Amino acid sequence: MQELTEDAALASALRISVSRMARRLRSQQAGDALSATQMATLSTLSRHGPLTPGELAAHERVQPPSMTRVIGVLECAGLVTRTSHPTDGRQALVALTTEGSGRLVADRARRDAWLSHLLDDLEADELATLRAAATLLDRLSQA
Amino acid sequence: MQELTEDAALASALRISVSRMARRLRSQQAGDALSATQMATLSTLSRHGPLTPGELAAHERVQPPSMTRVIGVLECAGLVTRTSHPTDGRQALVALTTEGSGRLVADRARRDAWLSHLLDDLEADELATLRAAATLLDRLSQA
DNA sequence: TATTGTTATACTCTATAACTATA
DNA sequence: TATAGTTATAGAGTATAACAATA
Repeated sequence: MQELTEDAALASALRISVSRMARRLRSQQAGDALSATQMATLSTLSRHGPLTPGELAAHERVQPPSMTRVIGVLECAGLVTRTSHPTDGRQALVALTTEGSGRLVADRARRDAWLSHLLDDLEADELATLRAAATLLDRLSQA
Repeated sequence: MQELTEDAALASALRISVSRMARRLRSQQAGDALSATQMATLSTLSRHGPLTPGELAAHERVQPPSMTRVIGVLECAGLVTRTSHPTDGRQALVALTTEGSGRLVADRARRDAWLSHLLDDLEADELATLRAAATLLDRLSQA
């Protein structure tokens, strides 16, 4: 009973904290930066290697037509390539280009600068907490 | 040098995780639910009492025409009222209705419930990590 | 027939520019 | 004139429905 109450309180606190931080992070976005989904897509390709549009859509939790558009923008910008799947003609393989990889690094550095600066003031154990929390939030997001 | 690199990596990972979780939380206000700015506007009115459209626009960091639309939607839904300003005919006063106040409470409860349900599956030490992280995120957001 | 991806279309949210009413 | 708010219009992002190609 007590535990349930504490869970509910944590849920409320965590929701407010995460939402507020996300708002702050969004406000740090500069003009020519890529959108959140575009960045996340490049990031996913960087971590997983070439993926199909369907896999990317599932991973970023958008509908396939939305991912088609994202890929189109990234392809026009020369940040990804779209090649035919070796064994299944219906599918395609989206891969990061060298330019895409560079853009990812540069864009991240710019957008992370604000948060990174804040992290400088934290203690080692606090950084460890945030590192673990990031992993947990990822797991919860995929549930 | 190594520490700097790790901090930058954590900043990036944390930004992505927090943004993704915020997106998931937003997606829980399904169907008839209000948008983030609509909710934030109700919340601001709840905390500050009646405000003018200009004050609301400044507080939510949107342009005046955007706030005009938000207020229009909320007024049509019966969640706020728009009355003429007592001393300045150019201005208006937007106030929360009883129904708007109830909606605010109900929406918060629903989103808390979704996250709370997810937290049920976590271990005690993981909950402790999230509890500590929420506090840290609040501190970072205020910096 | 089922699956993968795309095209066509529409909706939401936000912005800038132009306009109205009041100070 | 200057200010508060609205209307008109446009752009970004995402969704559903319909379609094409392949398994």
